[in-house]
Amino acid sequence: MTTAARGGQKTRERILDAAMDVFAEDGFTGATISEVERRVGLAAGTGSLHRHFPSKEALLEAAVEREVSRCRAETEAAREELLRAADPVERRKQVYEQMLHDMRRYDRLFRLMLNEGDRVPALRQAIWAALQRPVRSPPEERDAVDAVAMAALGGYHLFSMMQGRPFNGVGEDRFLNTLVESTRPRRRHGASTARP
Amino acid sequence: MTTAARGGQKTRERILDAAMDVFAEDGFTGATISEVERRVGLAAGTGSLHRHFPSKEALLEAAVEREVSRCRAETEAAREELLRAADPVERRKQVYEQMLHDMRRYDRLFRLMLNEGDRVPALRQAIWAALQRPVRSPPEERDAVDAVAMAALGGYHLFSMMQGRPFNGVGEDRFLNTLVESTRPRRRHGASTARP
DNA sequence: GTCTATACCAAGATAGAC
DNA sequence: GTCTATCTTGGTATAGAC
Repeated sequence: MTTAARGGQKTRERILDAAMDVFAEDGFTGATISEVERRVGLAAGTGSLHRHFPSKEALLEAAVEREVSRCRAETEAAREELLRAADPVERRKQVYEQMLHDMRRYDRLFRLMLNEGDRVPALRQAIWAALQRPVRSPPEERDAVDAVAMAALGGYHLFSMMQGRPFNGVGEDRFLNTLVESTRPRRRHGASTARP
Repeated sequence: MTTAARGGQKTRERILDAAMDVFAEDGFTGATISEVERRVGLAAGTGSLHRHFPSKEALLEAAVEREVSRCRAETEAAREELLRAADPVERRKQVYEQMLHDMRRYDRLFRLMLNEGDRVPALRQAIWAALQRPVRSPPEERDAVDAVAMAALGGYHLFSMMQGRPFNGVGEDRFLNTLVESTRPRRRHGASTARP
């Protein structure tokens, strides 16, 4: 059992974690290997990191791949729980809540997808698959309503991050309740229905 | 009238425009002055740009300031138009439409605010002020609904950019109609009202 | 107002000692 | 696995010729 088996993997993991942070903060071009080394505790400027990853591109790829795997596994696990809720309204709220928490938990992936989506082609597809809504309440023409809900959750997450507090002072629970209420099916009414 | 009065301003404007692109694409740390020079048609690597702006920070500041001024002027001009629409539902749709178009038109500011908001403190405040909803339909407790609408518009814009097509295939008009319909006040119903 | 030349520095990456 | 040393490249910035 070499030293690689002891601390080696551990350092690798710490590198990947720090790399996700730096890439998410500064983007690919803005991120520097030296900064990653610094955060991990390695001497910056030396090629210490290159013993683990041959290049900056390889580092990004590995960091993203690990994070996507985590994300996918976690969301799929939570998915089974969600399907148990019988009441459709309650279930929708739980689904929205779950999506919002996923976005928060995997904010680094989220931002990377936003800013570096072109650089890592597999990234977008993977994250969309992971974040995709697990259930569509009625299997009808609710796709526009679903889009509104998902967009609202994404916007709420990002805007809250930007403001450094719940977006416009509207807390998570109230936001979710309002969203659930807004996207609840309703009887037809006047001229303006959803589909023109 | 020196040469500065002829082509000088013009070059300056082109620099600011290219700078907005580069900053929005690569972030502040990732952006390079050389790249801006390249796009403007100046020799890259030489300090040609420094005759116009003393430093990278100054360049960012100037570019942002000009763009924010434009944004503010334009949105305020459109605001007066919006208030004319009498029908509250129609007016809300127009307001949403306007906000979505503002986000698109000033996407570079939008992304900069998203990623570099900490670096330019005045940036966030200025953009929020410009994008802020000009009318709140009933002056009551609709702030949660407003937050949902604004978040939905922001999310729709960003997600559409990410997917490179209307988000999840839902076109702008259908999205707006659905959003207007969703955020239309409705009579109280069962247990789950907006405010817990 | 733009270029050449240049100083200075930081980054990505490699080779090799420990 | 980590460090020292080193190479190469490219960026920020300044001084000065045209």
